[in-house]
Amino acid sequence: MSQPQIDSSNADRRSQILDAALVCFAKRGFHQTSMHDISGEAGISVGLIYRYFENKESVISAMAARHKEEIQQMLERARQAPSLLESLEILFTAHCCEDAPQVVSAFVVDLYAEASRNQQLADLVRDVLETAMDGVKDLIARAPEAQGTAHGLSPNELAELIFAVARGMLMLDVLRPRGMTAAERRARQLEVTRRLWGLLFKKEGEPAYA
Amino acid sequence: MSQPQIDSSNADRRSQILDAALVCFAKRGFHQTSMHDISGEAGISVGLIYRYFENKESVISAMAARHKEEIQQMLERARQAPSLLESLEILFTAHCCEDAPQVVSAFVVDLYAEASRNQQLADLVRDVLETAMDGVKDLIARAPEAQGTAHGLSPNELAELIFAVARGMLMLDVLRPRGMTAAERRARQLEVTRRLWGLLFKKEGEPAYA
DNA sequence: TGACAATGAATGAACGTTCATTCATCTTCC
DNA sequence: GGAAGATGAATGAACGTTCATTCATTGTCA
Repeated sequence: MSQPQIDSSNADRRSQILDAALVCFAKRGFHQTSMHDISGEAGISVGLIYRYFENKESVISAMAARHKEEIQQMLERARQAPSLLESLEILFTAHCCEDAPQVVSAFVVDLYAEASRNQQLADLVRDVLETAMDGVKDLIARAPEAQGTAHGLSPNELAELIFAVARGMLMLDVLRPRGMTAAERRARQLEVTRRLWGLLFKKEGEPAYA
Repeated sequence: MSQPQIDSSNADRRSQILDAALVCFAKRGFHQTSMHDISGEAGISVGLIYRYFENKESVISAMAARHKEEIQQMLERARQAPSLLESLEILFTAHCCEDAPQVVSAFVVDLYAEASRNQQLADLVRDVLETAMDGVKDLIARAPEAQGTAHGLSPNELAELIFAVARGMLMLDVLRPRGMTAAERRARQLEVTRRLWGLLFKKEGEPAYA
């Protein structure tokens, strides 16, 4: 009972709290972040968090839900890209935000770690993944570049490979030196993206080096 | 001061404690696992853990170190496999241990999550990764199957792709339904392994479906 | 308009609990 | 006897959560 409502008047405060939580979670992880850490980062009192979220668990859930929305927006951008390669580039560099490199990667890896113990979270993450994969499958099915280049692989099989590489690169991102800039991370991601694209979609007749 | 020594008399107890810690960590994660949880799982007292490990942090480090050894053993097995495909199959199914499916995956994802905040751990994980990649690069360079099939990609670039897919599949494993058996997980892994192998190493002349 | 009442967002000290760590004590084995 | 192995109650710090209290804002009425 008494779960705080989400309406437009609440939305700003909730966002403010979630923004702060993202920074803290990326810095310390879910369970090493205290509610005092979040309130400090957000510049508000501890008690106020409980006016907007039932408990710490529901802050984590809300972060996951917001992540879902962000993935959907990223997918929309990918859909509007003029070529399949550019769609993939968006998919592979979505987490390289300029202001806070590594924050998103660290959060997502933590999210998967948490999902391995929290069924509800696992369902949400799986749902996000399936939605995103459906979107990419569709992109592949419609892309003229992908016609006759798929090595006998279905759009589904191709999407599975693409997402495996994307997740794997995200995991690698958390190991990168702390000083590495967003631009450098982006460059590494693009390199692998193009390599994968060449492998999956380049016409067989084309030369290996072009 | 007073860091417990590691010698043969200690080794068994240490292993016992680490075995218990692995189960607990996979079940609850590093920071939700208490020292009492570990002692309970190991069937010993709390205090005894501190005879063999300086503190909780060093239990985590020791687990990471043991993970490094296990990866090296896996690599050795992969090296002895009769074909490149079989080497990759070993690489991709190493975590599918019969007795405790998902335990290893959950632990490794947690390890990466932790590495994103712990520089020392990140260095160790990066080192493991580089060693393993060097091994696979070498396997590729020596494999007759890989000659003339690499699509212009170097062994290093191929290894990067292979490890990205492997990490990505490991991440996916933690999302799989809890009831999924080790055999089923293994089957999914093998499916992707063969798909990737076909993509990277199958002769261009060969038919897509074989 | 101005005095007063009502509201509810915001605060932060306090509470009960959990946890990592310590250490006095007991057991084992030579 | 005594050295090393093992125990688990005790400790104190840190945590999530609660709630009495404050106070700027809004509504009411003469």
